[in-house]
Amino acid sequence: MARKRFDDSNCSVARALNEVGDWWSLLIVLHAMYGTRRFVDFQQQLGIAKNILCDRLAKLVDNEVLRKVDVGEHGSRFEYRLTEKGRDLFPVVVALRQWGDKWNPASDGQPLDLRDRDSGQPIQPVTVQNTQGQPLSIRDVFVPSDEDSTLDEAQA
Amino acid sequence: MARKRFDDSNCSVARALNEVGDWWSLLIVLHAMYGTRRFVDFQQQLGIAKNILCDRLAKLVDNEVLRKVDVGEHGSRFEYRLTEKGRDLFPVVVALRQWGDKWNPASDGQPLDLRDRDSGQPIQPVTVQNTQGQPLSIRDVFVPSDEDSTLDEAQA
DNA sequence: CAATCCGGTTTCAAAATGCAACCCTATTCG
DNA sequence: CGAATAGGGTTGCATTTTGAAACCGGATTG
Repeated sequence: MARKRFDDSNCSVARALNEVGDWWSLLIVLHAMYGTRRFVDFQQQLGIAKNILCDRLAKLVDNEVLRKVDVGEHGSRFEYRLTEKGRDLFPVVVALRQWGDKWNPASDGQPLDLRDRDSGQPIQPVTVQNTQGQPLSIRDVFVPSDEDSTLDEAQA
Repeated sequence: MARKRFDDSNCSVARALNEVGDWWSLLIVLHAMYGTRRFVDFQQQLGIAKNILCDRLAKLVDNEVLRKVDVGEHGSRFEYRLTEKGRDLFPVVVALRQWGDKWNPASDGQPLDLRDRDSGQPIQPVTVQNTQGQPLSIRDVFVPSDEDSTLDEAQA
């Protein structure tokens, strides 16, 4: 049977995963953030099949994560550019990348080194924070009102 | 052909997606963060097929995102609990949830309301920050070393 | 005017998914 | 005691998705 869809789920994580939750979409967004814009460049950098890339790009355009721009320079050439919605995935991608670097470091790899353009200093780990800017773990938060959904549990 | 795997990719986002990048795994982690621990509860809350749930739980255990605990209370009963690695996905899940709330709000929906247990105040939006704690957009950062300031390398 | 690039679409075999049915153990109910 | 039920799976099978490679058609280069 078909993969389940979550378009109408009342869970926003499910709805988000419906748009960027498959194997390729978030990698496409990542590469778009790294500057890739052309079909062939996505294809070569990701090693993705062309039909799948077509499908994913179309869905990302449908979902307004990317914009397809006809750069009519010479013939039918297009660029896929991030929209504001797509750019807004930046914290998600960075958080995921930092998680990957921390828990599955590349054998030969250097971790992500993103730097603040102004100061030249590395960025900080992405965290959930309270109003004072203090990092919060899952045990430090709760969901109001709904009696039991206390996001703690899961002891070591 | 088989879905591509990224175990050995030099991109940590790809490696991360290899572990939690399919349709169900991150939702399982999310529900684990909300306190779900039992097979039947995951199954009912997610509406996932039992064989798929079995497979995903096993993979998450293999990848040390979850731990399978025999709570021998009465018969063979198990609990799947988040490990520290799993709990460390908290910023990813919250960032994704905030993105979903912002760009695909539920028709009837209230957005995520997570609160600091100490202060009772809502948490802040998850952002990428510089050392001063100032939020950075994708345009405010660069990757050092590789000449081009527009973040281009790190292919999957 | 042939070769190449770009951006696709088509074809087809090999997974992955979903549903239902079945299994085994243990507990509860009548 | 026997039957029904719950938890945690496994197995079979039909439907989708995926991936690789072939093909396509316009534009540009050589």
